[in-house]
Amino acid sequence: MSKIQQRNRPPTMHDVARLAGVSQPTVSRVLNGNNTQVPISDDTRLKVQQAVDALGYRPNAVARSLRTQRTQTVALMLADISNSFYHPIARAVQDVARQYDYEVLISNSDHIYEYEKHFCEIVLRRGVDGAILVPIHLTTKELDAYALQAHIPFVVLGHHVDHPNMDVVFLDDERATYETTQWLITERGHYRLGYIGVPAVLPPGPRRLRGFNRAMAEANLEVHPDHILQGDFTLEGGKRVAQAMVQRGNLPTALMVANDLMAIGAILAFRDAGLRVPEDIAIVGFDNIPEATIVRPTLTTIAQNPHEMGERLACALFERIENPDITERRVFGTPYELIKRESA
Amino acid sequence: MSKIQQRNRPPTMHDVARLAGVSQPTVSRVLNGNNTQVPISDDTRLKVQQAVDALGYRPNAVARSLRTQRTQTVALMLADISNSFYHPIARAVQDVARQYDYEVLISNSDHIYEYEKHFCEIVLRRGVDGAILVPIHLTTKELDAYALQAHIPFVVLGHHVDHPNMDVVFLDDERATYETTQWLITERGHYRLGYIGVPAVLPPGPRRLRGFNRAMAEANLEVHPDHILQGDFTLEGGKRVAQAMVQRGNLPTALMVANDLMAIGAILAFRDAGLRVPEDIAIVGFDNIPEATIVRPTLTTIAQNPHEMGERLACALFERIENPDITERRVFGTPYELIKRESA
DNA sequence: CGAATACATGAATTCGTTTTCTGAACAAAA
DNA sequence: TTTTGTTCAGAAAACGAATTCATGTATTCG
Repeated sequence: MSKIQQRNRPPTMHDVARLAGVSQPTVSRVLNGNNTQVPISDDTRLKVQQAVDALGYRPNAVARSLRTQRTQTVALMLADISNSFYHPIARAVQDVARQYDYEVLISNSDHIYEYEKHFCEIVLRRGVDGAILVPIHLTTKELDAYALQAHIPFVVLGHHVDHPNMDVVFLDDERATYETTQWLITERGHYRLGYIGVPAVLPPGPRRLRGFNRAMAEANLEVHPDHILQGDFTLEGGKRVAQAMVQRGNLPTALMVANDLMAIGAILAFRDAGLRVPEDIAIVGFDNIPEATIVRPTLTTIAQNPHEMGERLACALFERIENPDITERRVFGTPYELIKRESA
Repeated sequence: MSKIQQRNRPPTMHDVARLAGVSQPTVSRVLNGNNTQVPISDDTRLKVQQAVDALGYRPNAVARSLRTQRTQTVALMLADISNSFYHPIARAVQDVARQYDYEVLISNSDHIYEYEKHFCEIVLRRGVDGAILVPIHLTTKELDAYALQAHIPFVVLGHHVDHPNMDVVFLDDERATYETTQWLITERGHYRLGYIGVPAVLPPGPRRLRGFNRAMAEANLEVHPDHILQGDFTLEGGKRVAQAMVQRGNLPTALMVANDLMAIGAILAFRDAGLRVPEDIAIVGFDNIPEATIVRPTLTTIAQNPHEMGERLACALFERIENPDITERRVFGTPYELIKRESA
């Protein structure tokens, strides 16, 4: 009644064991080194190795995971991997993961609440060993609840520091915008400043605007209502807003734009309208995407170094995975840097 | 001897069953709809549902995978997710995967042979349900061997069409380069053309150069040795090569560049050197990355629509996953499009 | 020489599901 | 009343590894 190659499923440890003339646990022990304290004779070790090679055996990660309760997988949720801000994060996370011999499951939330929740559900069901997320809609409470249920470390990149049970890399863009606006005022001598923001429903929107307003208020400068505008995130959006400004006249002498894509759109639109940047209007972006060095004039912008953020996120995560009883919660500020180029 | 909440592990089906006063398989049947032909009474169905809700039960995907031999996961290997050509592919694959309720494991090969092999090993060990790869070094033979062992569909994006057991999306960049060179010659009247290539060790290198050479030969045009140059993939590399050309003098009137990043670098360098593009030198790139619309003059380039490729790859893969006995192998050509902008 | 100690291995259990395979209860047909 | 179906649900066996427990040999010690 010997089952001869039932189907042609991949070989299992039993197959290896049978060929080597040993028992299945012995094979397991040989393959996992002697992490268990049981010694193995060189003789069997050799026989097993030969059988493994002969059959081309590969351990089944699913079975192993079921038994060990570890998947050697981390999950990463970001808004959109094809966005210049996010893919360096993904890349960095993958690089760190490779060092730890982990695989990375990546999911795009597209700023959609349901997708963010869905991601957490997946994290729970699949038993990944850790998760990195860039949540927009998930509340602190929800996140915390998921992290507690999952019994695994969560690390977030975000605008809140008050997640009770997880490390966070804190995006302090309010401060960055504040200080950069100050710089435009005190170092560059601008006093009629404008601002193009992103939709207020997303955290970066109000935060960056707040930084701008605070700097203006502290300098006792008034902001003309015409000079506070809102775009979407796109280059086209930036163009449209800028064209509308030109149409209406009454331009500011400096313009803070809440992301580079719109800033570049604005530059292109202003130049097409015959204005000189930065002489007629100075422009500062936010993000320092690669395109910023390509547009002419090159874009002065606030750089956040997403690759470094990704590294921070991943390192924090793996530290916790390796050492699950780290108790104190960590908050990493994200250093920003004003990259001074030609546009301001 | 009732185990009361042993640790606080997440609840299992047994826990749900106990609470609902039914057996564990019954819970399974309720949760999986009646895909099995066993009917369930509304009464038990309700009891189970309540128990599930009360415990916040979530099925354990690992255990399910072990039993069903499916992981609801596909793996994607590309060279570098933070490269403008690749991330739209990743994005497209993820989008299609979401429709099928699959997760995506993404890995960067960085054009490194060991990483490509490692990826295939991972695919085998983790029992993913399908794999999409953009191999550079893996030979047809190796790939085919892996696919056979894995018993799952492989789909590749690449320069060969001769993979016996898998669908392939074929990058016919030789033809694209050939036809575009023809266009420069016949439509634009250039006869002194140059070429900046990528390292020949990678498949696109020789293929694209071959297309260029073929078009030149067929037009009976000679290529001056000074006009065939090689860069790396980077913007800086493009700059350097262009600067060297300027230094040496004897410029061609049109320049085919094997990727956009280098083409953009070349444009920037030529303009910095006081040359007019396209009047003094016309430039055509390859890839149509977003930056191509931002540089001035905007870049004429060969567009390959990576997002669409990603969709093709993913759709082909999922068709096979859903229908494992598709026998005929499919080859999809990738349509290319010459995006005529200002630089040529 | 008997007992204690390594040393090396196999048997049995477990991880949490899905999927047979059985069987009980009850209704409808003979 | 007996037979034949239906309708439901539990018992048991996978899936492929890791791990605990038990056991059988050599080896060493008193």
